[in-house]
Amino acid sequence: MGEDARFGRSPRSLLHPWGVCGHPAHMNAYDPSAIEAKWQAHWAQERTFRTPNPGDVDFDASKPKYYVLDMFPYPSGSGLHVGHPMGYIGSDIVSRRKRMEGYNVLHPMGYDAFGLPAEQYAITTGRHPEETTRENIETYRRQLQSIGLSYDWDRELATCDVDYYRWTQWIFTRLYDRGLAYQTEVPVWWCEELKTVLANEEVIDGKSERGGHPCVRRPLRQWMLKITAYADRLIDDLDLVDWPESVKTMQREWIGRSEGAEIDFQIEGHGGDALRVYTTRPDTLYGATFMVIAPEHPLVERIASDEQREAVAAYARAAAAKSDLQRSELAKDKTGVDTGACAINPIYEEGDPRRRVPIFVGDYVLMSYGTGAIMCVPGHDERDWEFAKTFDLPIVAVVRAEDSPVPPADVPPAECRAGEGITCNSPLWDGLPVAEAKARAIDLLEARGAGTRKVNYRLRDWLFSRQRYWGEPFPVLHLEDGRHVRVPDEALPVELPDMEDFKPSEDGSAPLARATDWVHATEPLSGAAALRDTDTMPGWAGSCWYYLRFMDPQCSTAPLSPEAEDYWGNVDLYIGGTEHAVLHLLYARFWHKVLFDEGVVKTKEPFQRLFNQGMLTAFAYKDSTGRLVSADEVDLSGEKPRAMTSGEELEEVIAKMSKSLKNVVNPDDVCAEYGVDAFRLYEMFMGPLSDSKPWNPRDVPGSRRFLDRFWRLFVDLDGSDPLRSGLESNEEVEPAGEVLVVERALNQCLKRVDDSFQGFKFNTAVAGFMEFVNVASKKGLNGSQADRLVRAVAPFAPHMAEELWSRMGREGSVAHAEWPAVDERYLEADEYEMPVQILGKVRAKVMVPRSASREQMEAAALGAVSDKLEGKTVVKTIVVPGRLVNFVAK
RNA sequence: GGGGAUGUGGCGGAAUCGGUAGACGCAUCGGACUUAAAAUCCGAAGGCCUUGGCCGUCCGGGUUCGAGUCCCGGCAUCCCUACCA
Repeated sequence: MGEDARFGRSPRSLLHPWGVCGHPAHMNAYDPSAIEAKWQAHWAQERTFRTPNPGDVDFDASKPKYYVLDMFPYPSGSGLHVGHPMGYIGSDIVSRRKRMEGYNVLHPMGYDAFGLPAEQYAITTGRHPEETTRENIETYRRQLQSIGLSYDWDRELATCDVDYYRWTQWIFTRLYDRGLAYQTEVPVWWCEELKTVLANEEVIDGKSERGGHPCVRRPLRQWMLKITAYADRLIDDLDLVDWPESVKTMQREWIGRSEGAEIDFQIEGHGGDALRVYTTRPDTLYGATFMVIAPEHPLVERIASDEQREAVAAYARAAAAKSDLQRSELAKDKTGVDTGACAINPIYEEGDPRRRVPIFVGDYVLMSYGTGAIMCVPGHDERDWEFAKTFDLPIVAVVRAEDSPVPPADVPPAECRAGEGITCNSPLWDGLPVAEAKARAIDLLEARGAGTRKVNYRLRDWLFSRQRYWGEPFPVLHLEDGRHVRVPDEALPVELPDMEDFKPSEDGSAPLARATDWVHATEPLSGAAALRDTDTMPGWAGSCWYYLRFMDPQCSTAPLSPEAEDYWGNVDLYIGGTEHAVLHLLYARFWHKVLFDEGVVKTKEPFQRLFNQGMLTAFAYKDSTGRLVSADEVDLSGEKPRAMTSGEELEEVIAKMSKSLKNVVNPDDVCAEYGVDAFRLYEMFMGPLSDSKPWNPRDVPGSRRFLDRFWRLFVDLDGSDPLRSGLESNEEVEPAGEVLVVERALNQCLKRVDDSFQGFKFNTAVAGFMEFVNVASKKGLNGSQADRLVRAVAPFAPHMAEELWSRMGREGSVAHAEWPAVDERYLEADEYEMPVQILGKVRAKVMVPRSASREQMEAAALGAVSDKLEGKTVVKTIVVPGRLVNFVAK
């Protein structure tokens, strides 16, 4: 321990006169907090990022448009963590560059503010969701603004604003008018513990997402949206859109279109009763040796034989107690019971013993897909194979591999053969490949009236109602005679009534049902008494069309004006996480297509290009007992992380940032310590935007150090001038000598920055800036170079760029300056270090002119490795112009 | 079980068409400045062996003058999905 121990930590600053008052060491030092506050206030006051709309006096229709949208956040009580702004910073960089390139950039932000978490939070704290939501929005806005994101704040919206959800309701009425919204009795998740109905997405493995309480299915009358009517368009139009292939695949699979046939099997001894099945393999009809129907199938009770009736009923009861998920949990174990009934396979002639097939009830068949009954071809379907093996049922091979002999029909095959092949043991289409046999089989069945071509979808209609308070009320009135009508446009919005007690009811009925004054209404057209619908829309509703409202957020006559829609079109770039790959994006596309049919929009797809940012992870720390240690109680100063309190060495694990892992990092803290620009830069420097990567607090100071060096290029810390001399003028001069070296470095930097936008690899842009600053720190830079550098860095570190721009005496915001162009002439030096290889291995390096001919390159190379070629014969010489020379020598 | 993504130093990552692997940064080490420290600046550094080599981009094959990059086979990790007939 040295002398300084006497001073301790805090009195040390007394030695420095400027340390006493807490000001930076020099007036000229880089002081991010001062700069950032100054420019954020300036942007707000000048409305720098306001985007004029068609019709505004300052709107310039000659400029091309570019619409960059972030997936807006759900304003939770805990505020933003450093993962959220990752995509926002990326989209901000794109927006700022596009603006500098002369585009009218639409870059808005809002809040997905209706929904269950807010309501749940309100219930646990005893406060009204309106109040807590507004508070959370304040926090989010403050945090977003503090990051210097260039949103047009005049367009800010929240889905719970009356002026917004009025139009959500308006769109619902259009769905209603088109017959796309209907009510029906469907089983919904009920959680006894929470006394409430839960949405599918809130139930995981039969337990509530919050609290892990068991849930059961209950039938309830619900609003449904007929998204299945748009299934084909939702698949086909994926071709129009520039999205990651993985997301398109997920959507296609979610919709799950399949082509096949519905086939009727008469039931023996039941007169007209037929069992209708759906199959994608009508070509295997000759191999159908039994049937399985879902336990909920309406025919179950009727067809069961007397001997089997009790067993079948018991099985159906047991299945009802299980959820879909519980049923599939033990994926491989097939269960079922023989109903005792027999069906007639319509492909076999009368008198053929193979005509009669037994009917089983089994829960691997789902009532909710197809017809709830299947024909089973154990020879060519894995699941049927397992069932047949379990119950010792006959198996017939009716498809063979192309190069194998026809298997005998009376000997069960050794293994199941799903997929392609050549049909066999199938008299009416024997020898045809599977695809042709399918078509043939369907034609024959149709001719006989025993079946028909049919397309099925895995996608189900969208369960669109919640028995909850915090959502958009349905603009629907129920009349005394049982009919319902939608509320006319003039009577919109149907405002959510203010309720003291908004908790869900014990019996699962909607909280709005208790707002009796609100519920009792009159039908505007007839004046008849009516009751308001008391369900509310799910959280997804508001996010289905917010991107449209941003185009014209104040419009009071329509969701958006035709003029605004005409100009802005659709979203050019949509950035967000993969978690919305299916639901949100599918629902929004569905609504967009309805609005297209309605004439409200002229584009077929809402989001032209989609980009998914990667997930931000973080280190979490565990002690020897496996207990999690909060990240702010970990001492990282040494080589190994240690607990601050005990000094114990800790294990470091990488995990998603979450409260439960105690590894959440708040952007406010990072910005306060290192500055906003350093925070932005670090987030981009970590790696490609699409990659998942861990937040490493130890790396953040590096970005700040870079900004300090950048600043010092422009500002002399020891002087008092706002700018180093010679940097005010941006006059172009012919570069020579050292200036030429810097000019080349600058153009290489600008090129890298340009290229980094391809694929959102802003990490390489930051590296490019760092390399240039390293060069310029040694060799200096002139006014013209300084000018271009500041403009190029503006999208990345906008506050510092504005400050330097103003110190250079430029008029207006750098945000509206011109994006600096790369001058190709300076991209390459006259000479370069050429590697010389022998047998593909680098053996020497030699300086050659960039423009050297093949002969010159070869001669220079030969000179460099002549000693190493002694005693060897050069068999071949490969010369790659501008690259290298390789001698193949033996 | 199915689908997708990823795999490069101690760490995050770079490498446009197959052409010098490890840019840039972090951490580390050394030096300068300092009474000292911090900060800053300068420099070193993939691994192994005696200068010169050898080995190195998850593993095993292949194509090529030349492979992180292309082809075949395998392993690991992460994400999504779950009997859809």
